[in-house]
Amino acid sequence: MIELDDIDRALLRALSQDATQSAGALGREVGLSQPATWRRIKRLTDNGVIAGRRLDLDREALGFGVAVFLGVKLATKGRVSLEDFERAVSAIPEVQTVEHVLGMYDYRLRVVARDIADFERVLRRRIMTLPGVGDVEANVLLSEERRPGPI
Amino acid sequence: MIELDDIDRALLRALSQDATQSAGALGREVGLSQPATWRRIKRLTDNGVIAGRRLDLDREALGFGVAVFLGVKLATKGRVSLEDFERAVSAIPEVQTVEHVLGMYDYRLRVVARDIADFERVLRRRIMTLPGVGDVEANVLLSEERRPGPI
DNA sequence: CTTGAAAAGAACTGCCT
DNA sequence: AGGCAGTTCTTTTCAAG
Repeated sequence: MIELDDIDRALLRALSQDATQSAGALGREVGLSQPATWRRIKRLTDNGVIAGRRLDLDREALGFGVAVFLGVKLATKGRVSLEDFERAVSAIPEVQTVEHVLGMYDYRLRVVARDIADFERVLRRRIMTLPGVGDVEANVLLSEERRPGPI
Repeated sequence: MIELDDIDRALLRALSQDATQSAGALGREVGLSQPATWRRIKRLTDNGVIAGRRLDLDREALGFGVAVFLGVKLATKGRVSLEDFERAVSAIPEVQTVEHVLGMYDYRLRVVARDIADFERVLRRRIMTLPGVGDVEANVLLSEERRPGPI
C-alpha cells in the first residue's frame, strides 16, 4: 500500500473529476509548480495508484437509452462452470461490466440496450442461454451518481 | 441521437481503453492524419458523445481492499424520502456510486472500505442509519471485468 | 521543494483539395 | 469530409538555488 499526503489526495480528487487538466493548472490549484505537480502525477502513475485514463461515454447520446443490472445465480458452480460462464458472457457486446460477487448472487452484470424491446431480445437470446444460468434478477437504471470516493 | 461511422467507433473503442493516446497515434491506427483524427475527437466531445476523461484509480493500491454492492429497499418511498435518502447517502465518502433503480431494490450502492472490519463500521454507523432505509442486501466484490460495450 | 530554460511532442488553426 | 503546413501549448527533462 502506498502512502499519500494531502497534496496527492487533492491531485487525485481533481483528476478523478476531469483527467484533461494540465499539470500547470493543477499545480496552481494546489499551490505547487508545474514540474513538482508533474513529478507527483508521474510517481502516482508509476506506483500503480493511477491505473489509467478512460473515456466517459454518454450512453444516451450513443443511442443506448436503457441500462439494466442483472443479478445472476448459477445452477452449477464448479470451477469449470465459472470459467465457462465468464467466457460466454464476455462475448456479449451489450454487457459492460461483469462482477463476480459473493452473496445472494454469483454474478452482477451491467447490460445496456437501445430500448426495452432491444433489452428483451438480449435477455432472452443472450443472457438466458448462458451456460449454467439459474435465477436472474433485474433492476432497471433510472439515474446514477458517481462520487469521488474516500481518496 | 448522433450518427457515427466506423472510424468514429474505432476511435471511441481505442480511447475507451486508454484515453492518453495522442491524435497522431490514433490516426495512424485508423488510417487518418493527425488533424482529421483530432477534429473527429473534438466533434465527438462537442456532441456530448465523449462526456469526459476520468482517472482510473487502483482501489487496492489506495488501501481499500473491500468493495461491496448494497441493494437498498426504502421503507417509505415518497418524493421527499427519495431526496432525503440521496442527500444523506451523498455525504458518505465510502459510497462510490449511487444508482436509483427500478425492481427488487430502490437503490444500489457501491461501497468501498479498507477491510471487512472497516466495512462493518460503515454499514452499521452510516448505511443502516440512513433516512428511510428498509431491507439491505450485500454482495462482496471478488473480481470485476469492464468491457468496451456495444459502441 | 523552487525557478528558468530548452527540446520534443501534442494540440490547435488556416488554407487548400 | 480529408491533407499539409505552421503556430501555440503542454509535456518532459535538465541545471542551478
